Amino acid sequence: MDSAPQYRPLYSQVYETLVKRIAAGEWKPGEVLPSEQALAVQLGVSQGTVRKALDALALDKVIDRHQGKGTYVAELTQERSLFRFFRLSRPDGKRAVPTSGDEIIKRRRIKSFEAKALELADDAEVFEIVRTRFVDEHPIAIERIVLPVQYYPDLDRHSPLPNALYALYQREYGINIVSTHEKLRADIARRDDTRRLGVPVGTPLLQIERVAVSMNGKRVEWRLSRCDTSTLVYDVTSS
Amino acid sequence: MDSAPQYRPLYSQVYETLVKRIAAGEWKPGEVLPSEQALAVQLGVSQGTVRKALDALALDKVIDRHQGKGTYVAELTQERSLFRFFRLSRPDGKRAVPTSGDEIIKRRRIKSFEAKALELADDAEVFEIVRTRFVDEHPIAIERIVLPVQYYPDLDRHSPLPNALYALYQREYGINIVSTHEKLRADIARRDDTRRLGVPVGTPLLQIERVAVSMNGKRVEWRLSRCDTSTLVYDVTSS
DNA sequence: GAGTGGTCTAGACCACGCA
DNA sequence: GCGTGGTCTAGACCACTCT
Repeated sequence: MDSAPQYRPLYSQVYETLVKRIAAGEWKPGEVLPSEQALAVQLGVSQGTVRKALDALALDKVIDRHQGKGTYVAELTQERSLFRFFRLSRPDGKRAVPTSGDEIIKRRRIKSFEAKALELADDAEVFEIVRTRFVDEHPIAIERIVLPVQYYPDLDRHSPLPNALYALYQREYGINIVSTHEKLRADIARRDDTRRLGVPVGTPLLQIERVAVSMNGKRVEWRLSRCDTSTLVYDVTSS
Repeated sequence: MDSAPQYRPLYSQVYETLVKRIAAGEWKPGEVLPSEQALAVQLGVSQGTVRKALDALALDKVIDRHQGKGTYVAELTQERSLFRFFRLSRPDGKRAVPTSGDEIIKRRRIKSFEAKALELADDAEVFEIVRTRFVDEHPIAIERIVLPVQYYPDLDRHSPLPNALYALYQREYGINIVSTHEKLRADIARRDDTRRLGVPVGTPLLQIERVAVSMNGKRVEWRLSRCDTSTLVYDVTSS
């Protein structure tokens, strides 16, 4: 007989309970959670068990812990985490902070490859955003972003969209991006690239296809970025 | 007055002690460490403190822990970690396993930009390895690897080098690569690329500049890879 | 069954932030 | 000085592996 996992540590059940309660809005981003001791009493487990769950949540960047102050629900609106998934930086390693412009938002039916990437039905509706990204006033990337209407109703009302979309998702739709999966390849600029990026046809571009996953495990964004890497590089640090 | 860190948790001192002893070869890759209890007695701390240090070491992939068996020094020779830092995969997500060929090893003086990247003196000696990388018999990347002679004496004696260099570093030189920092950009194939990769001049290539860091924090490898991403993509998953 | 790592508890004390 | 998270300890029991 095929068997189920069966055994679940207590702290991992606490973890899940807290994720659900945060996702449900019981504590909003930036708000402070009850103390370890209070949670322990409330949940009927020891403080050590709560601590282990909170440690795991902090590792997953769902919460921020500060000795002497308390435990806070992570907000993506903080400078350091705002562009957590923006990996383009200057060759010397200094972080580049992007701005946006020339935004176009359309509502249309999903394309089949997008539906596959987002694990959605073939007849879903999506918003498609196309915008140019700038660093130091120079255009460095074109982004095409696809967002399921079902997750982001009335998104077009927020146009022009803010620079940091993930903070918007969190604030307006309660969607917390916790991880991304990207596929990179090199390509060359075509005519539609050259208009927005101001580079000649044939310029090498770094193309990044990204799927973003929310706290509850759903794929909530697909985006394709085409970047001019003549002045910026894409940084990957891994261990 | 400017102050030093001052306070160091016990478990972090245990962590460092264990790293040093592993690096010194007291326990070799694949060997089992003493039990938590034994280490606790030996180091004069409680089992919980040893556990916290071991948990951190496991997170940093220095050791592998197996319930019921014991704690083992990580070996990079295991399939799953062998190509831990090789991120090219097929578009469907299946991992690609590379092979190597056409290797050339030279010994020369370090170039100044390499010395800067590796934090070495300008007059250091290095080995330069150039090789072609294949997936499914197709050439997909050119690698130029620079290794300081001081860390890898007589490296050329091991020619032809094995497919998985990091396992060689570990086995022959006691150097454990624990993290890498990479800078990616798009470029265009030049004549010397076309010969090894069999692509026409002008083909877009993904260029990856990597610095690898060993367990003791030293930069022990610099490499430049130029990859044909027409059939493979570079994968980045982050959270 | 013996031995290992994994979980859970309870309690003490420490470092930090803030009022 | 109080409350918070962070460290450290000691001990019990559980799940897993191997003999």
